[in-house]
Amino acid sequence: MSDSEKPTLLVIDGHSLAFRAFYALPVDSFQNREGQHTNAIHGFISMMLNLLKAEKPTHLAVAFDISRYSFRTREYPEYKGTRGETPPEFVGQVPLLEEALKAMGITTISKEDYEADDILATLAFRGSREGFTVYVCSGDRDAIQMINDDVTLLYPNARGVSELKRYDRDSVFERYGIEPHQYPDVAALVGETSDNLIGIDKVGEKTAVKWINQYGSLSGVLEHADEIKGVVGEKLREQSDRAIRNRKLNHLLTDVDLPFGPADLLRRPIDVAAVREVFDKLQFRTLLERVLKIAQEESGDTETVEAIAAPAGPVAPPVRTMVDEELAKWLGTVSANGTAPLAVRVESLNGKIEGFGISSLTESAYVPWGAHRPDYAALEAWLESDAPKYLHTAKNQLKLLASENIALGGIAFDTTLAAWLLKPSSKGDDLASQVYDFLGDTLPQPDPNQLLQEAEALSPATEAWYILRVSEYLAEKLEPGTRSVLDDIEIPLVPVLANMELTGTYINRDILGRLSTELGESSTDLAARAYAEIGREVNLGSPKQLQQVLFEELNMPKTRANKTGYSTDAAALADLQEQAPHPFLDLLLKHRDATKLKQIIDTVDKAADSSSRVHTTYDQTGSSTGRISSNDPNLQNIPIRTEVGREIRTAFEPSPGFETMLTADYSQIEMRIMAHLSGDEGLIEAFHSGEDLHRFVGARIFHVDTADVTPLMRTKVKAMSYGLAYGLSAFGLSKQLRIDTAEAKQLMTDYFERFGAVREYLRSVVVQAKEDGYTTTIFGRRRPFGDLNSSNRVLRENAERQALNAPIQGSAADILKRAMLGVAADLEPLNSRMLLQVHDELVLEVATGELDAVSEIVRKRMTGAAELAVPLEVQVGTGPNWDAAAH
DNA sequence: TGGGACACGTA
DNA sequence: CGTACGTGTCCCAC
Repeated sequence: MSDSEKPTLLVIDGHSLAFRAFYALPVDSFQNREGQHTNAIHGFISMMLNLLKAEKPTHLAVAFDISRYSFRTREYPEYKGTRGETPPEFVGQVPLLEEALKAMGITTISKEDYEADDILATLAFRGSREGFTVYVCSGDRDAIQMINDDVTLLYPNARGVSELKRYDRDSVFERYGIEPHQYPDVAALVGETSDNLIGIDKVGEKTAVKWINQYGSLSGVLEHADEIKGVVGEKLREQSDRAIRNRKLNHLLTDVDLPFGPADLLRRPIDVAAVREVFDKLQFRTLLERVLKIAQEESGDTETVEAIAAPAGPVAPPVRTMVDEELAKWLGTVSANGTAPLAVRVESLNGKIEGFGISSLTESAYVPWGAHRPDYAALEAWLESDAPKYLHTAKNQLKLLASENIALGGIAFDTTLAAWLLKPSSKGDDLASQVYDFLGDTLPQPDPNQLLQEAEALSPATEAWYILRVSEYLAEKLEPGTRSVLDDIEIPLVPVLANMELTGTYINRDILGRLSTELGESSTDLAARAYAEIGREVNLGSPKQLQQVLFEELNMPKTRANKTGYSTDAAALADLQEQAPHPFLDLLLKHRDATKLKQIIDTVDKAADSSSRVHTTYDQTGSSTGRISSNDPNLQNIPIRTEVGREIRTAFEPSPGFETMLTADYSQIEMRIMAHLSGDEGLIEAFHSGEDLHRFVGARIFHVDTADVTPLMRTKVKAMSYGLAYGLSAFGLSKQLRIDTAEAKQLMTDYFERFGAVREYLRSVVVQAKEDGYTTTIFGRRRPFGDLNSSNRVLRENAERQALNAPIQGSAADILKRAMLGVAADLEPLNSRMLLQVHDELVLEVATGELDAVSEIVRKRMTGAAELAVPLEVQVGTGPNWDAAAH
């Protein structure tokens, strides 16, 4: 039989190759929509497809280990003992890989008590005898022993699995200077670190190869051990039992009783439908195409394969363009009671509405909205009605409609918010990404660099249809708790936030202009004086240049290291000022302060519209905890801590015609939530006592009367209390309070002595999160965590702190959101309005004559936003500007 | 022009 | 070796 007629058998060590792939490909870049990691599966299948193409095996099998225990570990428990914990991100991928292989018609084999390599060796041995050309693919060097004239080893190189090195008899000889069957003898002498097999001391590869060549085999070497001179000879004689043990363990069995022989491994046809299902789940698009191509080539039946491979999903209905009466009539039918919900997509260009797409699952309509629109009363009425509408990024759509004086009503679903609630670490993503991620369809994307678009843009009507389908997918995924957060909090909040953004906040630009000028002059002056101190001009805004000045020219002691050298942040400069006082440091800090404030002022000022109103944009999906963020400009980080900083807030005034500003903030909401969630009796009592919290806690911890709590005691207690919710360590506490770690530790011990339930609670949050994979707020908002069981300590401990904080910060966010809904509802008949939300604070402007009513509304709605084991306390203040109102 | 790193403002 | 954010600047890579 000539070689070309011989059948070809390919056997692969599934575990070792998948593991190589796992480390070769970035784990974060390969995840499906469920968050399942897929990098090892992807790498493995990609490698295997390459092999199928290159070697064209007629027979194929993949062997897997069942566990890390085998007859070898029973014989020698330390075997492979140095291997660390298998990363959890890898573990879950193996069953999915097996599933994918099964769909591809590939036999997988594993056997209790044996390693995959024994299975490989058995198959290679039998294949060689039964007339096969055999390829063994394994990442284990012991596989070298299988090589003979019929058996070739494919071994992954350091770069992962994309390239496999071929080892046959010749290349083994070239590389090691021995025959393949002698390799285990060499390895037994040298040892194998990765298997935790220690070899003979002082014996490396060169020595071992020399001996084996001289005496033929390990037993030959041991027989002649007496003849070997020097220290190595001595070691060999002393430690020969090691070599004997190693040789026993690295011998691969060639007689394992298997359910399949080589001839049984004839490749079966690819089950195209099954492959599509598995690969869809894994979201492997290119790999799917590669497999399908192979399936077509092998079956020669292109049509059937394509038909089965085509996405089985529904097809978008044709788009009908409608206006006037036809539109009115259609809307009447399609939005009647009992019919399916409709999705709406507003088409816009440069902030102006161009048209609407409206879709049920079976019909799609496009409504142009140009200069010519004789009769859209029915459309407008429907948009403003409570008729349920599904949208993508409802807030933006609502704002677009507001520009045409249409008040969108009936928001029933928002795919952006729903997707974010399921995966709050991501943004909700644009529609095309959602369609791709959740449905697997690729929408034509306009290329902003292309003047003439290649792909015709999708009709808004079809986009609307996709919104419905994405909604169906997401609605399915939302468990009841998350669904209630969506329905009862996030969706109702959409119009509230939209109104706050549209309203904007009036700012007194004269004040900002004056402050900016003052700070500009001040920073110029400070810079000049700083230059004088060091005898030259530097860019004070460049950390790099500052490092040069401080650590090279002024030879100051090194501060905390960062990626680019040593830190020059405020804390580091304060330390330097203590250790090596220099007037430059103080001037630099003051200059930073002045330029930072000026920067904030100028940013706010530039954002003002022609009526001196600043319209921030709230990002409802901006955080992982449930908070909203503010941007363009960010009005949630306007300074308050310093005198000059606060002056900025004096520029935030009531709009012309309004009476006063009103601020309302929760006092210690996070500590109250901790008291509630932990059920700690001491903490609950503190909040019922009416005493200042930190004073109360301080008295308990330091065993003094509340009256005798000193300011220093109170500061320490306050830092401790606040730090709790962030997972603060004794080290961090000591650093913040500038006390030694022993004292910080003692403080924590004393704290938990009196408020033990708090510690218990914080612990239980992490334990529960590890078990469930997510945390939950009081109102059912979930935050998933992937790293809580990570083998990487830094990742794991970061995740633990985040998990411990999430229910607290998240519940606080929920509570203020609920309060906003209540306030917005009650303000409906009034003219006063909500302007800003700053995590635990609301800022409103009060219309003339409404102060008492508004104060009452805000107080009632905020304190009543949640029923906790402790009262929610709200501080309400009023004044001619934001700063004054805060007192 | 884009993006990482740094610094710093808020709760 | 404390959670959650956004923005401006510098500076280097493309």
